[in-house]
Order: sequence, then C-alpha cells, then structure tokens
Amino acid sequence: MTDRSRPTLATVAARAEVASSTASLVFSGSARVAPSTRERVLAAAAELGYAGPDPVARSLRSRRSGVVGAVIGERLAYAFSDPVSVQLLDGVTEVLSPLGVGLLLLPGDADRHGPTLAQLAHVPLDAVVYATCGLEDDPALEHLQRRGVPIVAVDGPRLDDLVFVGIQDRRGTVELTRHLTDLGHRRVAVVALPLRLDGTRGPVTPERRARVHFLDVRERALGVEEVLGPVPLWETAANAVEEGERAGRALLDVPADERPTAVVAQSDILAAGVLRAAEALGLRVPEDVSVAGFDGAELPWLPPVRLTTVVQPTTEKGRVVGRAVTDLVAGRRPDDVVLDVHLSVGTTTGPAPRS
Amino acid sequence: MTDRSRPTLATVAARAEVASSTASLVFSGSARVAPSTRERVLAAAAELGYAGPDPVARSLRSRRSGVVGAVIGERLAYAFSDPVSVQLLDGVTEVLSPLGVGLLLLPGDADRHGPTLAQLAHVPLDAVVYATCGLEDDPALEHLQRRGVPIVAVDGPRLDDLVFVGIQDRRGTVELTRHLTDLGHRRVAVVALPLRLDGTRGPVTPERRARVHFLDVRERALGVEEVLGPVPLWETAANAVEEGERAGRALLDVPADERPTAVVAQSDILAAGVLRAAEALGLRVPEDVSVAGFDGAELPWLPPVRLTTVVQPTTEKGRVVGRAVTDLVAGRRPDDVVLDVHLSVGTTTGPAPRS
DNA sequence: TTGAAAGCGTTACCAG
DNA sequence: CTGGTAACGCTTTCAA
Repeated sequence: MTDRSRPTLATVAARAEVASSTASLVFSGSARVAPSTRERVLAAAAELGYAGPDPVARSLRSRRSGVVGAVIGERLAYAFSDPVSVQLLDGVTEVLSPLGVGLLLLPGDADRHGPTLAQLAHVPLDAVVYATCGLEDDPALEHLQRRGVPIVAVDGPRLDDLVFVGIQDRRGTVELTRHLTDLGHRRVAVVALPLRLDGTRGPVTPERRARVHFLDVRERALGVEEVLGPVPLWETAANAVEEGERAGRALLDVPADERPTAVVAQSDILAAGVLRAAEALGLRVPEDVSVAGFDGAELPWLPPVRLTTVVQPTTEKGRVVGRAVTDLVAGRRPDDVVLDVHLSVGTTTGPAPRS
Repeated sequence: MTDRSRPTLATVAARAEVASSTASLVFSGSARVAPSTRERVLAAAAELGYAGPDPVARSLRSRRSGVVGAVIGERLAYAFSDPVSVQLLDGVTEVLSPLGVGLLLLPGDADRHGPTLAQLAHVPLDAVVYATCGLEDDPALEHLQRRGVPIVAVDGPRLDDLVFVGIQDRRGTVELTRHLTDLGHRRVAVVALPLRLDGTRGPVTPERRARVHFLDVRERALGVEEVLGPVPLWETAANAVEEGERAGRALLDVPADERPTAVVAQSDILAAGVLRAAEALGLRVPEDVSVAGFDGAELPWLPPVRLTTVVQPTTEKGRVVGRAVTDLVAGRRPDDVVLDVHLSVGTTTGPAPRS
C-alpha cells in the first residue's frame, strides 16, 4: 500500500484544477497568482505529499544545476589533512550555500591526480573550482571547456579562459626572508612542497626545478632567492608533518658549520615537521636554528611555540572564489584576484647563532 | 566569432546523417551499432566539439543524477578539523567515485546544524549520507523522504526507513574501561562529546543527559558506566583540542584526593586536549593520571606519546556507507551494519596511583 | 490572472 | 542494425 509513484507538478495541478503552468508559477514563488489559486495548489501539494519541483527537470530548462565541482588533486584524506584546503572550501561554501548551490567533491585517488573523465562526464556542473592541483595538461580541462563549464583556478595556473584567485606568494616570502637576513641569517634552506605530484623527495636538481608544476611553489622559492640568491631546496613528497620531519632531519643532521641557521618551510604543516626534527636532534629553536612556515594555519596542537609564518587570508580566499563562481554562473566574467599576505613573527625565529 | 551555441546530440546526429536515437546508442557505448556508423557519429562529434550527452538531460530520463549528498552538521572548517570525518568521507568517495558518482557537500553554518531546505530543494540527489549530525527532528528529513531520496545515517539515529552504519560504541568503551579497572582505577571521569549542538559545556546534569541527541555519545557513556556505575560526565561544546583541554583543566585542577585517576575522553581529539591540560598542570601521564581516547585517529602531531584508545575502522566505515549508497541507488535495501572496534593500549594509561 | 503549447536534450520502445 | 516517436518534469512564451 505504498505510494504508486511520486506526484509531479502535473498531478498537483490536476488535483487543484489548474493548469500545470499555473502551478509552476506558485512554486517559483514570486509570481502574480491569485491568493485563492495559490492556496488551492499548495493544499493539493500538501495532500499529495509533493516535495516541490524536481531539481533535475528544473535544471534542464534553466540550464543551471546548483552544483559546482571542487576538483581535488589527491584523495580526500590527504587533501583535507591540510587545514588550509579545508578553510578554503569552508569559505567557498559559506558564499555558495545560501544561494542554494552545493560543492561536489571530485577527488583523485592514489594514482590519478584528479577525477577521471568518466567521473566528470556524468555529473551536472555549473562551474568548477580547481582547488589542489596543477591541471595544465589535464584531459579533464578540455572536457570541461567543451562543455562550457567555467573554471576558477586557485593558486594557479594562470591561463586565459580561467579565472585566477591567488595570493602574493612572492612578496610574502620576500618579506619573511628579509626578516631572517635582518636577524643575521645567511645560510638558509627551503623545505619545499611537492613540485609535482609524483612522490619525489629530496634535494631539488636544476632539471627538476625546471619542471615545477605548481605556481605557488615556484613563487615561494623565488621569493627566498630574490633576497638571498640561490639556496638549497629540499622537496617533500606531500604536505604532511612526517614529510617535514624527514626533510628537517636531512637538512639539520649535519655538522654545525654546514647546517643552515634557518629553515624556511613552504607550509606550516611542513614547518611543524621541521620543528619535530629539530627537537629530535636536540637542537633548540630558535637558538640553534630558526624555523618559519607559510599559511598562518590554525594548528591547535602546535603550542607552546608560535610559528613565524606568512599569513594568507585562507577563508577569505575561499569567499572570493565563491563570489567568482557566482559571477561566472550569472554570465559575468570576474577579474583575477591576488590577495594580500602578511608576516607574522612568532617564537621560532631569532638571531642567527654566531659560528 | 565564438561558437553559436553548444552542439547537442541532435546536431551531431544530423551532421552524421543518422537518427538521434542511433547517436545516443553510440555514446551509451555498449550497444549494437555498425562500426562504420559509430565512426561517422564520433567523427561528427569531434568536428563539432561535442562533449558528450548532457548529464542533466540524461538524468531526467534515467532518474539518476550521479550526485549523493553529504549532510554535515556544522560548518566545514569544524567538521573537517576532525580526521575521523575526513576519513569517513574518504572511504565513501573511494567507493563512489569509480562509479561516476560525486559527493555533494551540504554543510550547516554557524547557526544551523545542517543545510537549509532551500539548499536541499534545488539540488539533484540520488541519496544522502547523514554524516555528522543527529537529524531526528530535522525538517530536511521530511523533505528528503517526500522526494524519495534514500538516506544512510552514520552513527545514528536508528530509524525505520534509514540505513544505519555504525560501530560497537558500547562494547569498545566497556573493553577500555575494563582495561582501566584492571589497572586499579576506580575514580574515572568522562570527557564527553557534545550531547547536542547548542554550545553547552560543563558537568552533565541528569536532565541534560536525558536529552542527549547523539546515539554514539550516549553509548560511549553507558559503556563506562556498565563497568563502573555512574561516573561524572563533563560535556564539551565541540570536538576540538581546546575543548578537551578546557575540560581537562576543570577535571584535573582539584586536590589530589578528589582528582580522577583516569580520564576517558570520547574522542582522540578531546584526549589530546586532556593531555595538554595534564601537562600544563604538571601532572605526569600515566603516573599521576591515565588518559584514554576513542577513534584511533591519525594524529601525526601527537607523539611522543601513544594514546590508549578504542580503534574504529573509519575508512572502512566510509566504504561500507559507499556500498550502502550504491545498493540504495540500485533499488536494493541494504542491511544495517555495525562494525567491530578494538582496544589499542598505548603509553597514556598505567596503574592507578596509590592514594 | 490563467491556460495551451512548445520546447530543454536525452533515452527507450517499437517498428522496419 | 537503424529510424521514428513518445516520454522524462518542468518553465516559459503567447493568447485569452
């Protein structure tokens, strides 16, 4: 004795003895419909247990699905272990949710650095946010452009046809590096985020460096070198505390006169790992070695130290992305946005040790 | 000189001089179409830059959108600061992604503990996962049921019409508590997850306790009491390290003869906070006080200690949810699932101090 | 203010 | 193996 099948607008209209077009007007709300008619329709809907117009049918006409894709370059567990990614998406949903638009997760997996074509092709999309990935030579990109799905690229790349939202990676790192040179540091090493998502780890060769996939990674490296000239880069395989620790051990477990007096990590997560390595090696921070990060992430577990870092407005960046998406969906073409960053000096950087 | 408008299946069919129904067959792949015809169609599609059948139109016919909602009871930044939530969704996408199904985030905001009706109503949904919330008296629930959207409830509640996927909360806590009593502990306090999402914090009164909203929270409390009888519960306002620390200070900053010899936190995140409180108060763990958690979460920043905890198979739980969703979408009605947990004894529990 | 009719882009069914 | 035709559930002119 369950329902035969779900009621449709036509069913409701029939019950209320109006045309389906009239019923449609009622549910679209802001129309001129006689109050009495409106009530009849609503009553009929209630009696039939009608849940409102079918979103899919509605989308077919309106050419809008209420779904915005978030392309994640890795599996969820990795991407979201970084509070920066999470805050970014938080900002995006903060803007999109009130508009009745949802974020559809399109993660990669262990092997693929993004969703497959099969995943993309079957899913309705009003727009797409490229959140944690390089894209460029991505087959998905071509598919989306064919479909006419507008794209917002966060932190890169900068391409025509794509709206770019990023931060002043270069300027922030320059400011940070000046802070270090002011403190007397000359021997500085960089713990870099992955240059490409291929699991490579270790000192960065010039050849490797030439193939860097991520704009922000490149800029953050150049920022340091703009002040200090060439510095050694140590690449990590992922943005994770363990990776930072591994890099930290490699860089710091050497004779004191070869050891960098300061380590600049390209993320706070990596910096946390470097701090752990220093502790394990019996090095005091900042007396023996200074450590700095990037992001200004909330790491509630980090105290008692306060990390020196370049703070980016992560949640605001997400909101900006959300607004860009809104514009795009409405047919407007928003400008690229580059957000400000600022240096936050904590307790992990101090004068360079005299050698 | 941009494209006039996107090509449709009809355009492609016309160009290839076949019926649109035949062209459709080509794109649905597994049909009997003459190879020569197939190639003609594919060629026409390529020339026109056709991106494949429109997902929305396809959905309208097939009654399937490829979108599964994930209802999150808070804003993203909070929900995803818990690695357990993230791993759960990771497991879900691991199963769903290869099927071309995406997870649509439906978060609440600061005020609302879940998406609004307006958010839900406009979005296509094949099924919904209730991931971090109590639901029950949720208006969204009624809407979804009207629409006939099947629901998987993770960790509760258990209702008819809902598929339940959970873990042995009770049994796990019993085992943990036995471990503590074996070590001689009798004065045990519980740091509880929020009983409801209303920002309450502090000792739990019987009235409050009667109104607990979350099944797992209730079960984990009962597990302790099944062994020890009534114990004091201290409720936190959120699953966060700071909240655990706050609770830990309240419970531990008392004269030694009133102080619990062991604290059972209902999550590892909260336990981490309790550890911080103990450290701040100069109490040694486990010599002065034992601390235990729940979840078996990966907290890469927690070492050097290894938390005694009840390990749940979080990612596997996500996969189970993913499979349940798959069944539901295919029209099957999967059974409820309760997954095993096990005790993992770390370095944070030890013999009760002699008093 | 309401109704009739024409799509939106596909797929599914039934002939041929 | 291929073509015609009828839905899918709704919105949106255009008339009345």
